[in-house]
Amino acid sequence: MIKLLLVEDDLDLAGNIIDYLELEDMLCDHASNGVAALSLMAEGHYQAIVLDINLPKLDGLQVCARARAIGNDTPIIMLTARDQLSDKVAGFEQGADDYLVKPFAMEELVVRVKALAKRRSGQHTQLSVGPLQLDINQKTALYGSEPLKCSPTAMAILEQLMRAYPHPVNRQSLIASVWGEESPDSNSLKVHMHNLRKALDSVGNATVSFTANVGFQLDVSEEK
Amino acid sequence: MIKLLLVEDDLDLAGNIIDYLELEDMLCDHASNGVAALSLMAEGHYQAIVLDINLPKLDGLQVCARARAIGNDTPIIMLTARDQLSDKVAGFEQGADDYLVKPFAMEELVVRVKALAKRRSGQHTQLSVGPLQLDINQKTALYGSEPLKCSPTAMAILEQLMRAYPHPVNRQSLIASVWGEESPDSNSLKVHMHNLRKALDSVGNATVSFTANVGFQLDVSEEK
DNA sequence: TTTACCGTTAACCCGCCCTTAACCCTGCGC
DNA sequence: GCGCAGGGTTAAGGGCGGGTTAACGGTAAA
Repeated sequence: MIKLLLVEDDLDLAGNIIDYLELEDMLCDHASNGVAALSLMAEGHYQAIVLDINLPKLDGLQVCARARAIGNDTPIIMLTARDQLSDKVAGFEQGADDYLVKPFAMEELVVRVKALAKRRSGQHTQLSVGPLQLDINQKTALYGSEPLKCSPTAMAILEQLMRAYPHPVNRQSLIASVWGEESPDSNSLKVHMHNLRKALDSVGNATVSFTANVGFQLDVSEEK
Repeated sequence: MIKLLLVEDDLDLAGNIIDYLELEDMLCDHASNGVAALSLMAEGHYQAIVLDINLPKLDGLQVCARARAIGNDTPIIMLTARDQLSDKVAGFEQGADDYLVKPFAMEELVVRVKALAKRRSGQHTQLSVGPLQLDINQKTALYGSEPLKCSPTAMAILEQLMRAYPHPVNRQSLIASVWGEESPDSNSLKVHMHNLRKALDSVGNATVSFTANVGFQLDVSEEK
């Protein structure tokens, strides 16, 4: 769920944008002037900001500059009716990340917002297989809504299994992708695999099966 | 968001001023006599004070003098119906920063308040996360209305955590943004983090949690 | 000069996690 | 039936790193 701030003084347009973005599953706060925008930015933590340049009280360029000055580096998309190069330059100089000229297609706004929000949050770091979900950035795994308690190594193994799903991963490449060149001398994989299985057992019915001469494979039973 | 104190015994006028200032996105506390004004000044941390001279109990000049005497240097704008040079002089002698003669245009009050608040605090440097508030210029932190007693370094750490909220901050970038290039050789972060946590504990239920391989994260419980 | 505060450092505790080793169990070939 | 190979299981050891505390030195205010 992307959470963003729309700063737009044209209430009709703002309403349209909000409606559209909500269809795209984005949560949208709204400010209609620059001052309000700044205080919302200080409070809410947005993944992106859509900022009109023509605003009462404090125009978009100033808002942008002010935000950057106090260390807020949330991605900002500027909106304006003017298609002047100098405007674009000014916008980017104040620290904007993107620029959109009115009138624009809603689809384009959506695409750009998603691109920016994604870039900021470290791009697509969610893996999911059935009810299993893994966030690589936060190093957290979920089974449904239940957190999966397991060590970093176990999670690395799980990541490989989920990437390969539904195919098996052979032992060699599993070791290679978890440990790199330096694989431990002994039977670490066995132990970590055991821990991972215990963790999976305790939280739901996902298992790791082994087939000789083939490798390990993630199994997620169909019924929840 | 500018937070200021209005001291005015004429309730009609006070209401008008408050309404107008709120449109300008300023938060406005109100006192109708000098004694109340002084106790509010001692508690809340205002960025400016609008102070009528004619007040019951303690007149504006006395309030101003008293405030300065106890070391409060919040910018003060005096309001009065009299347009006498001697009054102005007296006001400035007591430590006022500006002077406005009734009747005045609301716009003028707004401009002057903003100018003073800005001069004093540099510019908008408020961070807030839930009940936590941090003024970077004044180097003060509040939990609700309770001041958070902590050292400059602890506050710098808190600032980073609040900027990142609700995301975690990894150890490296935390050290980098607090100390810059020259990080201390030893475990200063641990100690400062400890102090920050103690300070947060003593004042409300905000905590800093740590997750291995991820980093530190500010937690603010939902209920106030 | 004294006091208080602050940042740094060091020493120690403790928990988590990786590794290792020892042992169990199963399947397969001799 | 026996031995071996290889995965499965369990427990012990040790290291890394955060948490806690106290002491030291410097600096600014009283």
